[in-house]
Amino acid sequence: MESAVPPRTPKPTILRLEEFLPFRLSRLSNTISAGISATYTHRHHLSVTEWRVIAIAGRFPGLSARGITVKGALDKVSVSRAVSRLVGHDLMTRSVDPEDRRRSVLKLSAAGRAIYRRIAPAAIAYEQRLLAALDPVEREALDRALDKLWQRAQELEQARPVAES
Amino acid sequence: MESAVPPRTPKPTILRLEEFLPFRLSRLSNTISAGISATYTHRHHLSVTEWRVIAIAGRFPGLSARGITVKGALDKVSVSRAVSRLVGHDLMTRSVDPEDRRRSVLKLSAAGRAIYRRIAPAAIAYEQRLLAALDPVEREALDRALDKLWQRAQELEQARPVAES
DNA sequence: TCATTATAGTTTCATATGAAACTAAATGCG
DNA sequence: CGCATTTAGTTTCATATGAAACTATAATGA
Repeated sequence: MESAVPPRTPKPTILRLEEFLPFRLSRLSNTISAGISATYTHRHHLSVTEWRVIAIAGRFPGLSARGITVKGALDKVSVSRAVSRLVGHDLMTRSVDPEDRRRSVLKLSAAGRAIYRRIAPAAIAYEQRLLAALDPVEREALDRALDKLWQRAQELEQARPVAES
Repeated sequence: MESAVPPRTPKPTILRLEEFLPFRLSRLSNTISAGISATYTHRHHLSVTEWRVIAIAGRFPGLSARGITVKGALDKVSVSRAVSRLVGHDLMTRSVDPEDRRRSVLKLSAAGRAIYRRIAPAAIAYEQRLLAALDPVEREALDRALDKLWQRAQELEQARPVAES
């Protein structure tokens, strides 16, 4: 009788970076972000975080800083700083929530809304030029795949032990 | 006769961030990167760039710093720094290319290869857990969509004017 | 061959980042 | 109520980042 267990060559486990999903996503995302930010970074002197804060505040006026942090999956420190700068440049207003005086109530000012109205279409146009590479079926498939991955990524994040010595 | 051109309400163009592809990609990519780096950041005191340099050098021994920069879509300054630290920690060797004395020849040391062999499987395992959220058809569709988007993103990058006053 | 230009890699410098500590307000609980 | 705990937001501080300047070598071309 032959050996019951075939001699299992230990897999070389070469990580083919160019096929590795996390790498491809990161590379794609960075390139896209750079492409979009090119449309506002210099024109309006906005950082990526500042632009995101504007986009969220434009869509959900009256949100607190924490609300923006959650909506945008942003860091609370960078949101705090972005809001301060935007308020300083009169692109946003910040008031204290009378219901809960720890919270701020954030809204775009008229100038902020003007910038939002100018940048948002450019961002959407960039997205459209990108998505033009896909037919409707492919878009739908991408959409669903990204949603599923996002859900799974969040689950894996939850599952991760706090400290792994 | 009615007006030939129907009164076109200017589209409100609200940017729905939660459906906006660049945002979703960035959020997903950041979460995934954080999940993977959790497996090596503290255990081996490696930054993300350092880990990427190891991954590339492990896969393509003898590459120059520029080669790593290109393969990894990384910044040359951060590659330079990552390589210096890795060489300093004896995880890499750096020698001068005799063919072109400007170039370095980079290879993992035995210790570097040991770390590579330990981390690469963990990274691949993470990717597998992520991809388990998709069935084979969905994976294939995602693959193709990401490739097409990557190609398009590069085209758009090319097309972008150098400076947009 | 010498002078110009291009390329690989490093250093400098000014800015960005985020963890941890902090302040202030709210909430929970004895 | 009164003390502990939680939460919103800011500040501090140490580190990360990348554009621009720089060094060294190679390639180009008069």
